[in-house]
Amino acid sequence: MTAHSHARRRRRRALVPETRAERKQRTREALLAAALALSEERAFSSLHLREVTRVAGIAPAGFYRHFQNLDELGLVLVDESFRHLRRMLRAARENRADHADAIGDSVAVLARHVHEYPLHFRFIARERSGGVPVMRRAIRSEIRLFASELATDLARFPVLCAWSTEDLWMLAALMVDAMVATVEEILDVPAGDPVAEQEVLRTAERQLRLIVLAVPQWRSTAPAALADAGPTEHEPAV
Amino acid sequence: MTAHSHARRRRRRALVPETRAERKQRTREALLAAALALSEERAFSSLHLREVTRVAGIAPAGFYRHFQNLDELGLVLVDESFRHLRRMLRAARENRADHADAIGDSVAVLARHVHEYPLHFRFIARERSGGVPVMRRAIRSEIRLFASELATDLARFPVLCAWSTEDLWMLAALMVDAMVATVEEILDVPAGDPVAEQEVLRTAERQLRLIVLAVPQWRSTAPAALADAGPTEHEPAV
DNA sequence: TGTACATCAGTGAACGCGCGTTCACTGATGTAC
DNA sequence: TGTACATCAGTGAACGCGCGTTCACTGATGTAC
Repeated sequence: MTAHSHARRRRRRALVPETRAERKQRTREALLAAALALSEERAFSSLHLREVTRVAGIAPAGFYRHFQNLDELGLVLVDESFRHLRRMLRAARENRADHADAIGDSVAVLARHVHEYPLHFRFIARERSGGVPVMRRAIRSEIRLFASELATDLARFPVLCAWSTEDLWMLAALMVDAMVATVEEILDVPAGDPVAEQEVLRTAERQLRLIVLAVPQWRSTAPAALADAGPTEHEPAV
Repeated sequence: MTAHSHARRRRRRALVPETRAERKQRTREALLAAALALSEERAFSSLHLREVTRVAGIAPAGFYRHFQNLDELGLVLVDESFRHLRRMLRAARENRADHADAIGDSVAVLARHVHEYPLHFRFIARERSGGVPVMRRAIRSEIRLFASELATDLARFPVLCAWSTEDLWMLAALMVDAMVATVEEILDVPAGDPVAEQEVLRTAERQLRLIVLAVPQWRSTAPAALADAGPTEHEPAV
């Protein structure tokens, strides 16, 4: 009999279903969850180590078995939050293949994921501009990556495949900005007010539809090679 | 001789040009400036009272002659920052009357004011999503006020005067979101990199121009009374 | 004008407290034989 | 299988420190006459 199966049998007998490694992992997750919960109301940089361990239910000294300091934990939270965000984008992209209403579906997917992981989204929204420089930079580079992926996706549409890289970027950044603003508004809706939230989502959808309406107008008469002067002549008198 | 002119003459004689009230005001401003400077790198909620008084150059106890606590000081900073923002909007609005290129001028005015008061803009950008709830709410309501003023301005343009209030709001919010994102990007440009900043401003301008291009397309064939279903038929296949 | 008194912005010492970090420890889990 | 030993996640006490707040104070500024 191997040591491994021996340990397994012993654990089953004693009704303690976790190995030491599993238990350590659970404590680590408790620390991450505690910090995430605490940074729902205040900036991450204002959290105290003892506060985090208190909520996680371990002694302060135990923290150091998992992280060197709070900043290290914070960067793990950034990674973890963006795993959820990336999963959301993948879902939105798969949806897009199935249906005609890409915009409506994307906004719905966004709302669903914000509700599924509110703390992660709140954390990113907060620390995106509020965090210490290292965290802010980590978040911003992830968001820029999103915009760049969206630009690649957009390039596949017939109306857009002739656009320059710079124009695609500009368009993708505008859409991402609108979605970031929407996430923050969803998070600000008072809990349990589905009417206000529907309002927010409806506005987001209409904003995206408005942007899309401009796409065929952009440089439509100016050949790409001469387009540097911009589309001034198509502008209404605003 | 009045007591007032007496004090003035005495001050002039002793080369101490400040009354007690003026000196107090200066200290108050030093406290505000210290807190503003400290919250450039970290969240306001992570500042310490002693830290602020240290930078301001007074004893910790002196703080209480001016504010009850740091939160009160923070709300004054919000007010002060928005005074600058409102001044900017007024400047942008006056410019608009003079020139044809409203978009280019507005973006230029924005950039100029961000450079004039970088700490105030940074403070608002940070605390807009990162602050404690009371501060966040104060900032968001100010920004909503801006969007509403912009909507009123937009309503004066001939292409827009037939739009519903809701549509004007949606358009104004989209523009404000894009400008908020632009401010954050300007603040993130490494100091003294005018090329990178020009890039940011150029993108912002093009985004606004793109949005404006969509305006005549929006509901152009659907009468306002029947327009609730939205502009689906005008959408390109994106 | 000068004098006597009032005001009050800012001081400096003191307080109790919770902080981050260290350390030797405990005892359950895991390993070797 | 049982036994003897190793590992190491988490503990609890201790540390020095800076925190926010209080208080009686000081002395320049302001006021009354």
